Amino acid sequence: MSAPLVDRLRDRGYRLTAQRRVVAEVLAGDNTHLSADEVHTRAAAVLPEISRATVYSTLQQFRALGEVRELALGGAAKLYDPNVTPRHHHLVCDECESVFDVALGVAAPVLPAHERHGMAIADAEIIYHGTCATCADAAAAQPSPASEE
Amino acid sequence: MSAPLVDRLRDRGYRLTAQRRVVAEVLAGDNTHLSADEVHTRAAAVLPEISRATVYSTLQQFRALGEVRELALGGAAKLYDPNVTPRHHHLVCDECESVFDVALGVAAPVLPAHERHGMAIADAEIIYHGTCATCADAAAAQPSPASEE
DNA sequence: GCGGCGATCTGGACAGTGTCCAAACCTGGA
DNA sequence: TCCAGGTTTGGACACTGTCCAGATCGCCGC
Repeated sequence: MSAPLVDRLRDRGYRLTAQRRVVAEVLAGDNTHLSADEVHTRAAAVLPEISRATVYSTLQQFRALGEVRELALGGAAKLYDPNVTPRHHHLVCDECESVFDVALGVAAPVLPAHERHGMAIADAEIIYHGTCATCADAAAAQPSPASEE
Repeated sequence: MSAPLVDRLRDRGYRLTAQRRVVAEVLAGDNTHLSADEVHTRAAAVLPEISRATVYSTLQQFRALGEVRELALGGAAKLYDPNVTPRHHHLVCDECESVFDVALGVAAPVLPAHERHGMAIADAEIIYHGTCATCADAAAAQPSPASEE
């Protein structure tokens, strides 16, 4: 993957604007899970006049094109995950809300027909909740959660 | 389950206020998935002076007590699910955002240690996305999604 | 290189969700 | 009945996300 997203945009008839390029770079440059606000902040570091509305609409377009996945993992904001190629699930730390990918080809169990409520199932995602190593260490070092530095 | 939640509140030293009773009744009376705003609307039908802040804090308390589950299923608002006793997952219609329970004892696959990123896994939930029967029928009746009544 | 079409961006207003706080209130125990 | 202090209230606030009219600018044809 060299600089594919912008090329794919052109191929599909989308105009290649500075804003889209910057958002694509932000997503490509970091394989973590960014909120729309973080994408805007990082994009604005390169292109200061980029507006929030543009970032939102660009993210929606990328999502419609299948270039990013939108994740609702319980935090206030949705997260955008540029890692779409392999089917993967997520690990969420309930303490600090950090997110890790589960790269494995783990598949969710197939639902028997009588459990589907007449729905056509298109996709399934698994969210594992727990405590990350960092938070576990912090809890061990400070047994009383009431007093924090 | 006769009138257990309010009793359990007392047992744990919580005061039994009219507001908590009403919120408990709203949750117990309907086994669907309600947003905080819907809970407030229904509670206000019984106790008009109940405030939004109280509903939010009460829901947080119930959640801490394990009496309701908080669901982030992609919509703008979190949903509160009073159905906590059996371990269950959820079906979400991507069209109308309706939610169904998967009552079955389907369990998420256990993660191998090298996929856990050092985390201690406490829980896993599976969200199945798809199209419900109602929306599928509507789409079949009106093949062109551009024109809607 | 230039001009025009129309897709795209901007910036601000707006709606919805959820949190916070001080003062008033009310429950439960003495 | 009275009191302590846990709860509620109501409004202000922060944040997320959407919408819109007007300005801007990428792309294509000349």
